[in-house]
Amino acid sequence: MGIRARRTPLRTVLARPAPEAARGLLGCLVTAGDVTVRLTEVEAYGGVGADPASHAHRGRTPRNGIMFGPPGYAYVYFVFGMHWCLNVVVEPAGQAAAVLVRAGEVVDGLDTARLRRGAAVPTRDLARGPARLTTALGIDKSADGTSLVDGSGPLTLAPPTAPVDAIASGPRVGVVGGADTPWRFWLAGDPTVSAYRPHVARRPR
DNA sequence: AGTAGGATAATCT
DNA sequence: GATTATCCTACTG
Repeated sequence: MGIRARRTPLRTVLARPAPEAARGLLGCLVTAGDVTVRLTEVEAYGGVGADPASHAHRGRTPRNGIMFGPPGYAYVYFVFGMHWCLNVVVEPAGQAAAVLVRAGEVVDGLDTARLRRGAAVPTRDLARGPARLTTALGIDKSADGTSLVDGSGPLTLAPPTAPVDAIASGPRVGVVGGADTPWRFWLAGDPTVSAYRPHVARRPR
């Protein structure tokens, strides 16, 4: 037997339609400094006018501009006044699509990840959630717009080191529009996949 | 175990 | 001024 390497180059996978690119990202490794995370949960987001849940749905803005460029770049945004989320830009340049990285397993740099997340945090929870993952990796605004595939930025994306088994899918977390689109993908049975929480509308105060 | 509410600020209308 | 691709704490059972 032996490990079968991915036959398709990563860049080719990322250029595919968002849901396919999302599947291809599962099992991939993201490295920042001495911390490496194996991706176990992602969500696909489509382009202008195609996906009401996407930041690009209403067109280009200063924030989402990177989504309109070539695949393999990081789209990092700040949400809820305190959290950073990491996306990988996918589909060819001109098509504004991205894949939100929602969770992963810390496979290297456990000590650093625990320092950032807190000593009391269980190992499986270190990167179990979009903002938890960016915290574990030390990702913030400085990673926005950098390449994950050419070695020029703080982040590095690498293909899976082992075959990826069963992939499950379902509705995305925390979105209002497009709530019925099953564009959330995760490794079936993996303990580091985040708990699904349906969106709850909050009333004005 | 499950859920409700608050924190907190960039972004866009 | 409203909204938000979340997380943590506190509370109920």
